[in-house]
Amino acid sequence: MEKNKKEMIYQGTLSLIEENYNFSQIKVGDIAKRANIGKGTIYEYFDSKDEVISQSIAYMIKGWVQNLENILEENGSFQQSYRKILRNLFPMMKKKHQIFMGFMMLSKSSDTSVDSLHQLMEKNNEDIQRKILHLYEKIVDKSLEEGIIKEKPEVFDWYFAVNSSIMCVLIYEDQFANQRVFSRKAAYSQEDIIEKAYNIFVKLLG
Amino acid sequence: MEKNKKEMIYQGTLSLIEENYNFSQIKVGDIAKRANIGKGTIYEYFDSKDEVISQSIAYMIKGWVQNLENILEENGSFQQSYRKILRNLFPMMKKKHQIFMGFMMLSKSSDTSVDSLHQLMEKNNEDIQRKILHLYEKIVDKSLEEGIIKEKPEVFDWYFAVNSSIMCVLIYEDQFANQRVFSRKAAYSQEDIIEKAYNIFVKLLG
Amino acid sequence: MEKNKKEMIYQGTLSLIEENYNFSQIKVGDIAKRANIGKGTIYEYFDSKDEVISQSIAYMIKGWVQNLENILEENGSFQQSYRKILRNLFPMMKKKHQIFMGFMMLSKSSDTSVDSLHQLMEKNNEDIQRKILHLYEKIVDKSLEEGIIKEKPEVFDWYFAVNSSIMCVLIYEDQFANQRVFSRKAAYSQEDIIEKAYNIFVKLLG
Amino acid sequence: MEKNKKEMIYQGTLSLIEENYNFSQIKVGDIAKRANIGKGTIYEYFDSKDEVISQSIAYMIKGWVQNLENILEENGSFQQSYRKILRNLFPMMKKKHQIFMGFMMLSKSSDTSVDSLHQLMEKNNEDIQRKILHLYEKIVDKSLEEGIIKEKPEVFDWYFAVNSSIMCVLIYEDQFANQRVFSRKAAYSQEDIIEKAYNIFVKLLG
DNA sequence: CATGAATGAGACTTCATTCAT
DNA sequence: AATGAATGAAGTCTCATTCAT
Repeated sequence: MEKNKKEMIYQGTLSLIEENYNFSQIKVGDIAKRANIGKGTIYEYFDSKDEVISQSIAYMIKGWVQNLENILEENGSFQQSYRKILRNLFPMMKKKHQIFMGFMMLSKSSDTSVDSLHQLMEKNNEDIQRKILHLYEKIVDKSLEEGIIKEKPEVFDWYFAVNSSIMCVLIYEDQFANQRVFSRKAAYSQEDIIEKAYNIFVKLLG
Repeated sequence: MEKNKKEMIYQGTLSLIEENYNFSQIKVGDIAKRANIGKGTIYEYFDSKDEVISQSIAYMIKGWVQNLENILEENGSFQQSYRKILRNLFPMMKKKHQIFMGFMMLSKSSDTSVDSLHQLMEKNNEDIQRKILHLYEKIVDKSLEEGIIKEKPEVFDWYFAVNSSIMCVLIYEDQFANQRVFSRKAAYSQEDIIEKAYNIFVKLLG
Repeated sequence: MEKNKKEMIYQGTLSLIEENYNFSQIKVGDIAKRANIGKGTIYEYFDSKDEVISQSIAYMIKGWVQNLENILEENGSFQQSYRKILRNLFPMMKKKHQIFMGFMMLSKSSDTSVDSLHQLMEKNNEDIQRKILHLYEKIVDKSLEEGIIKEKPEVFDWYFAVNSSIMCVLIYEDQFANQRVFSRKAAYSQEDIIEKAYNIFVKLLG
Repeated sequence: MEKNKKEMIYQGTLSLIEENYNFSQIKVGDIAKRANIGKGTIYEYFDSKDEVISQSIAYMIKGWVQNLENILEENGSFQQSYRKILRNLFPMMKKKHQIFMGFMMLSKSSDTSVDSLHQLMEKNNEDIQRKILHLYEKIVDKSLEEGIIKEKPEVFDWYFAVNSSIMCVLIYEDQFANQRVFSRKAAYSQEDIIEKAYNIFVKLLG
């Protein structure tokens, strides 16, 4: 039952985050309402509002990363797997691109304005970022096994290559798909971008 | 005199941001203290705290971008100019890497938790991001003139290439120089990284 | 319990008003202190300070008017009832003569300087003023039943007659009993004034 | 010149009051703007904002009362003069009925929410109220001279009679002409009301 | 004399957290 | 275990007043 309540609180918090509430706008009362529980109950499971938020985000990200790792475990060639991973980035972007981009770049938490949230995230961040690094390494290793790349370079280099490849998708979504600065949407289909991103990986490591 | 006061407020705000205060932690009173003026004076020049912060950040970023553009105007080959630009990223990173990375990626504002700050930044963001795009294009054009790259590709492609190259420096600084996730600092000197970053630009566009 | 807290807030507010605090002088903190509750609690029951004040006044006036109407329902002749009503005006005047006079004259709220208080009072005013008009009509109707007056005139005329009669008491109290402008207190007993006021009613309508 | 500036300040303040700004809403800056002078200049002529407002109101009321007294000095019968006085109440009501009614009733200042305004008004009030009493007495004396009334009663009685007569006009304007509580405007012309008011004077003193 | 930029005391209001039920 | 009424610390912003020019 305890696990159930925590889960409900996570869901409530994430539903607010996904609706683009900024962290400091989120009230404990809102979370309680979303989770269909009393405000006081939250404090039975978390020490503070900041704990709730930082752990909720960690919960979300870990789910995402796990998702992507599962894809690698499935049968199929590297090319298929990696393309599927890239394809799966799109729906994640929709949910909360800033947080997502921030984490995928292993950036310090992308939004750290809430008072002590910053420090709390630091701890969670390390854990999350290690998981992401692990995912990246698995990607690289699989491509090695299949001979897509010849040789495993230094950690920084392979990390940077995967990161750039993924950034290709994220940046396109963030900038072009939303027609933000660039005056008109570059006419690429989703599969075009995945193609580009895949090629960048190969170009940088091949 | 008015310009002077605004300037003082900017400096005060930025000094707080540079000390890693999170935006929502910054109090109007703190800014006033740093600027050596009365609290009320701030409201003579800005409509709200959020205005102060968002405009201060815009002021900082515009200064940075201007700085980098000036380097391009100086005499010297593309290689010299671009390496100098990359070299200049290091001190900027020191100041406030999250904000800086966020903007250089043209990401939506990297930290938008403060209530209406989000909306205020949106307007400033567009302006800033246009400036950054302009800088990137200038870089690409100069490399074209000198024949470093043969042909100017689509906007997304050249934007992505410059961005990746710059990210190389930023990520190294953010992750490795601070020994964050990667257990030990990859043994690269600053000039090594600049070399890497330069090569990425050439590799992706050459 | 909720009713209880609101009641406490009303009492606290009215105790301040009765001590001749002007509305804009009253601080939320003062009200809380008087009501023996926390400042924040007030905002659980009211939306703003102005709401507190305007509703407190409405609460007070409605109580007064109800009081007077109850007197009419009691057994006894018109003369007895009406004199009792007039007699009951004295203690009310003591409490807050300006507010009381203002309302009994159906004047727009007598003190409306507090920012949005004005608008809030307008709504309450209409309700209160309707109640007062109702009281006045009941007075007139009872005097008709007993043949004290022969005929019910136009609404303005009977309204004005009752108003004048009541004003007689109020003005005496306001001016003479407090020796304000008139250099020495006119030597009338309370019962003398009631006699005068009663006669004015008869003179104007009889 | 000094007189001129004070005059300008009065005019500025009154223009704000006439536009139904509540006293506590009026800012010193607004007054300065209306008077076309600097904010600081106001403090050359008045000690505080409250002084400005209370003296401005006193200035307005004294003007009104003087006006009415002048009418009595003109040639013509009592009936003509008094009706003219009553007729002149209408435009005054338009300007600021609450203040006007308050003063004509010799009520303590009708709006006393501004902090120390209350005490300041007290001093001015006495002066104004003495002037009003003087006006009332002149009215009564003129009616005596012409034999409209036979005998001068006690001060309270003649004061109350004139007051009621004037109230007749004011209340009609305040309530009926603005269709406030009374559902439809009683169908009286302005001259009808003046007739009523005149008759009340005669009825109560004749 | 006149000004208006600068000031800072002080008020309202919010909201995370507590705790009696 | 669960609640939500109560709390009060703390922050933003206003505006009367001052004073250097």
